[in-house]
Amino acid sequence: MSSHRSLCPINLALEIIGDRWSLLIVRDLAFADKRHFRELLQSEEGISSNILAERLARLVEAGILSKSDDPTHKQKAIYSLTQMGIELLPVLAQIGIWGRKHLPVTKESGAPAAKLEKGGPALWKQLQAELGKTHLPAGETKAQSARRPAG
Amino acid sequence: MSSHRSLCPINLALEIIGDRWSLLIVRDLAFADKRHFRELLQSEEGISSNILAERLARLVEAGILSKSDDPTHKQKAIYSLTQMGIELLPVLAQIGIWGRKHLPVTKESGAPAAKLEKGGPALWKQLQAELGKTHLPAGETKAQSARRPAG
DNA sequence: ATGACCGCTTGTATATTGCAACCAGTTGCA
DNA sequence: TGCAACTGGTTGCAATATACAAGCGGTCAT
Repeated sequence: MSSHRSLCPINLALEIIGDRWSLLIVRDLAFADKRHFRELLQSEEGISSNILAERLARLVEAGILSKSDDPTHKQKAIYSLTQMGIELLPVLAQIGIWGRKHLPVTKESGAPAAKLEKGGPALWKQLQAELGKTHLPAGETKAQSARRPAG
Repeated sequence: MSSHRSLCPINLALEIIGDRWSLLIVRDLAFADKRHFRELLQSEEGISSNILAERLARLVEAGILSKSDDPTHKQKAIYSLTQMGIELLPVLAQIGIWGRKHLPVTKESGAPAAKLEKGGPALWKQLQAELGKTHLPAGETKAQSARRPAG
């Protein structure tokens, strides 16, 4: 996918995460603490294994996730959010807030989104910092924001 | 679309806007002031007419857009954002901010997103208020909307 | 050694998308 | 009146993506 439909940042983002599964995978990594293939396969929405495999590969290639070996099991892979992935949290939050407000969400299913709305950006940053600790290689913090206004 | 994969607000939202075109249509309505089919067809990304037609119908049915007659032309339809659609602006903003930061955006193509980031939620609310004036039926504000007083 | 578990892959059927051509009605202009 | 340009879409077809179920070689604890 090296040719883009346009260079609009919204379009470029949608070319990666513009489907019905990618953000749910990020959600499960960020909020449900799922790190293994078989865990992610148990998503509430019932993703198929081939779709999950393809999306994980895509998200890794895009730089949103990273894949590493689990030292306790030679066949297990650990999927982690990268800094780029962690920074999708405000996107997830706004989508959740919008969905809770306008779509047929039950009280329980909307509770996490309600929390995100009440806490606001301050809470999001706090959550991002925690995700950094559990997902990023030791030593890397969210401080290193490398801008890339390339052309 | 009456059966949902889950009641998670993020999932419910993605069932509607989780594709590569829907949010671009909302973007063009919100930022490029495109209101007619043929205008939207000229999107920078080159959407096909059948896809555009299907998405417009879907977004109208979902309550994100509304469709009305253009008094100046019997065949023209005017597409407008509803309050629900206007409230997608923070979602668009966060996606744009994320895309500008992490994807190969040029300085020009990233300028609107940069503005949205710099202005922050205060700017978004201001933009939403302006969209309300041009897209919502007269009298309806961003607060709870009742039916128009009289015709 | 054996059965559960690991991240996938492989069919196969169906749904979605992309592309180009086309349509009937409307409008402005001559 | 005639006609070209324009209106919001449809239609047919090929390519691609998705869903579902089954299976695969290897690993691990017992």
